[in-house]
Amino acid sequence: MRATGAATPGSPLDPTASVPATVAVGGAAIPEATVARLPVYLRALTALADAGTTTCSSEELAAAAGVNSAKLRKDLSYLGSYGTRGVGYDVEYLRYQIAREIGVTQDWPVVIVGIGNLGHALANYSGFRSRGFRIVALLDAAAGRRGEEVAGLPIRSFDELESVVAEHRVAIGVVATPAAAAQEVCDRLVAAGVTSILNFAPTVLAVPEGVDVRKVDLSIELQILAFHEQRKAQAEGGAARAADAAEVIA
Amino acid sequence: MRATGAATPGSPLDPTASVPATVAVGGAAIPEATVARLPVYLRALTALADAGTTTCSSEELAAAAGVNSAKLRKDLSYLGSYGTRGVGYDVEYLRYQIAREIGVTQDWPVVIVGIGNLGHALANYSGFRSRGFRIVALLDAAAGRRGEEVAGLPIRSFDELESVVAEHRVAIGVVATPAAAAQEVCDRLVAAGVTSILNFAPTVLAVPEGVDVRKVDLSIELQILAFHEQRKAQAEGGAARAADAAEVIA
DNA sequence: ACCGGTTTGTTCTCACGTTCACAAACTCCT
DNA sequence: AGGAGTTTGTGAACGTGAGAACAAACCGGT
Repeated sequence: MRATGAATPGSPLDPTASVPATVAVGGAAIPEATVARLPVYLRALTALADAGTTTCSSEELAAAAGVNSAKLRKDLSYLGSYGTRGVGYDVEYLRYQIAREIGVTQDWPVVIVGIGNLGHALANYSGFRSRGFRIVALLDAAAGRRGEEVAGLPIRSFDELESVVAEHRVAIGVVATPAAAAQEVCDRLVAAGVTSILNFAPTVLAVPEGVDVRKVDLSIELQILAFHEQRKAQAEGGAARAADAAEVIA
Repeated sequence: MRATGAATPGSPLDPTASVPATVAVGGAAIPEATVARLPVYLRALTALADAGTTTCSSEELAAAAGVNSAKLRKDLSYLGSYGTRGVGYDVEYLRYQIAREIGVTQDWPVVIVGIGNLGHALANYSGFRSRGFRIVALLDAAAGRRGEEVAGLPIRSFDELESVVAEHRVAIGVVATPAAAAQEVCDRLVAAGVTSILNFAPTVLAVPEGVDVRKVDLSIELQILAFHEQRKAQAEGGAARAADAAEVIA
């Protein structure tokens, strides 16, 4: 099993995952941590372009993306030399280069499996379509919701998975089922030819070599916040009442 | 601004973020990467307990959590010596210890701001309550939805934010608004006393020192998958057609 | 009581990621 | 044309995380 790490991380890096470190094939090797930040830069550039900015420095862009400017420059240097010394970056040009590198200049067909509350929200999320992703089918096991329209698409039977994937050449699947069903759904997605999976179910998915899995886990994120929150509270009531020093960097 | 990093990752590490590396105060320092994995272990242990398992080895638990066993043991060693050599870990005991370390043995009141499709799904997500988080209020700016009940809670005016936070001593806020409103909502949450924010809006939030922000960004996750998918496709059609070697570790 | 088998906790090494600092290169002004 | 100022791209140092390997410790049987 391989999983795209991020510390992400990362998420932040992806907490669980054996990280392949760098990704290379035709082009140069791009560190996984950099890959995870490229979409952030892309979004920041789009915002700048919408605001009418035509040129920006690494300092400005870094501020908009919430990262260190040196890190930004190093990240961009993996893609090539798209800036001009003494001037900065052309917003539109850099935006296109990053979009091309990520692959969002083309159209990615996506299937969503599991149309509960979350699947419903995902189907309606406008951020997908505007960023190169096109939802081609909504699948659900429950016969009750069959045929119901969500975001302009009918909910279809899970049995149609194979035909949908084949017809639209779907490479990316989204799993939004309950945890109990996730592994089985995942297996069938992989068997049908899907090679990238975005998993919202609170489970660790096992997949064969060559298939990428990324996990989005809402309660884990909250638990990480709770951990830090507890530490803050301990520091507050702790022996020294050390003002604002909720954390000590060791 | 400080943000809980996570190589992540996870995003995996959180892609954007200056990482504080380790967290310490009263107890020992715990690496940020370890903190991000603790909830995963907790979930795996709960699954084992539900299956009737009373004892497990680091190998078994690591498999259930999808990590290397050496990494698991090292992670657990930061919390203390809760295992028995030659035997393994007592599932229930370890589960409690991790839960206590994370802070989910206590109850965390949470407010959700922005009750659109996503906020709706979050309000209905059962995984929160079962893991020590209690949603105390749903807030939305739109007057139209005022009073409507979602998951047993009425949608209240955003103006009630301050009183709700004060009354329930809320430390954690969830932002599920459109991107344009996110920063303003964030500012008011912080001003009201919230010190941890889970952000679903596709924006970088600026917060003062001492406030933690974690970001969950759906389209970024898809873009990372698209990047790898594109690389796979390039490898496929590339010069050597190098079988399954979609990635070359440099 | 002792010995073999098992599993944890920890040390050590290596690779990755971040940041600093600076040379190269470009623009603008004189 | 030349120089001052600015900004990129990159080399090097540092800190963190991952994984292998091993010693310490525990159990059970004889």
